[in-house]
Amino acid sequence: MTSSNPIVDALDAAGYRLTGPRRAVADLIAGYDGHFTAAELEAAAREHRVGVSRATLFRALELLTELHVVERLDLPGGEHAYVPCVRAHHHHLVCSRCGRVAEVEDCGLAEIVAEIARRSGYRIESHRLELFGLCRHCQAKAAPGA
Amino acid sequence: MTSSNPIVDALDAAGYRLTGPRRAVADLIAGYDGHFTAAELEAAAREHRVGVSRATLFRALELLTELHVVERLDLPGGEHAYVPCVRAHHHHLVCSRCGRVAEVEDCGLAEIVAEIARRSGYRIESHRLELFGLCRHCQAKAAPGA
DNA sequence: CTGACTATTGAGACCTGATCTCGACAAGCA
DNA sequence: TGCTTGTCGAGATCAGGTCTCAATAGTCAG
Ligand SMILES: [Zn+2]
Ligand SMILES: [Zn+2]
Ligand SMILES: [Zn+2]
Ligand SMILES: [Zn+2]
Repeated sequence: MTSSNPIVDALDAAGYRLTGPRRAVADLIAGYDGHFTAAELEAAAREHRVGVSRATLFRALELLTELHVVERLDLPGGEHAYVPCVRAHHHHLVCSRCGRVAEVEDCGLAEIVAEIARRSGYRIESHRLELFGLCRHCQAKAAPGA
Repeated sequence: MTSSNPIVDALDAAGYRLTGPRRAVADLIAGYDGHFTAAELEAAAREHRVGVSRATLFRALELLTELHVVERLDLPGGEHAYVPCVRAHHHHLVCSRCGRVAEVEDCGLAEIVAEIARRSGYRIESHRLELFGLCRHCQAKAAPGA
């Protein structure tokens, strides 16, 4: 298989060069279905013997964030994490135990935002909703007897 | 006037010592009605000739955040800012030009969150909604001819 | 009011996360 | 194949924040 990595595709479509480090980072990221930190990604790169310098890794994250194939999360504790992502506007539901992330569409939030704009007089340009909780799997593990 | 600073009151009510540095930080924070960064607060302290070390300043911010009289915001650009705050659960509407912050109550969000929980199977424990836009004042300045 | 007890402070080392600089390198194209 | 120029790596540097530990100062019992 010639990778068929959507992250690589996005890079290509946007006209960026498909370099070794970028492919490596894209492949590593595609392997996550929860969030990951820059440090974890760095460790994973080292473990897989792919040479990616710190600077390049952050450059790749920045680039992918601009292309909306990765998004940066602010966890409740204040840490930053990244999440592989679809391009459309949506929000994230993060399991605070295992880090698994579910994508959530707006489902009615837009109306609320409009109402807030009306009441406050602000012109609202963007919003961010982050939800934290326990995924089904972690609920089961957390309350085995209940 | 004996200050009557609600931040100081909160500290007192929670049983913390009312020290000089803490009062100074509380007074500085009470002076903001928009958000401020730790660096700005540090500069303000220096300017007002109140001696508060960096460590103490951050310790105070942490403490006040725990007491819910200050909240930490994650701005779209990734910077962290702090906002003087009321204790009840609510969200922030931030002017991306002048930094002015309006408090927004849930107004229907709880239902949406419940719906998301139902669909996803996650048990949602907390959420964070941040809204960014232009306040009325900055709208006027931004589009004077329109 | 005084002294003691302990929370709090300050100075500075340190840490993590991220950005910048700049010469070397290589992807993409003719 | 050979250029052109985008990208890379190494390491300095920065920002935001935490930690250590001896010194200081609230608070309160006496
Ligand atoms: Zn997403
Ligand atoms: Zn989970
Ligand atoms: Zn608030
Ligand atoms: Zn404004």
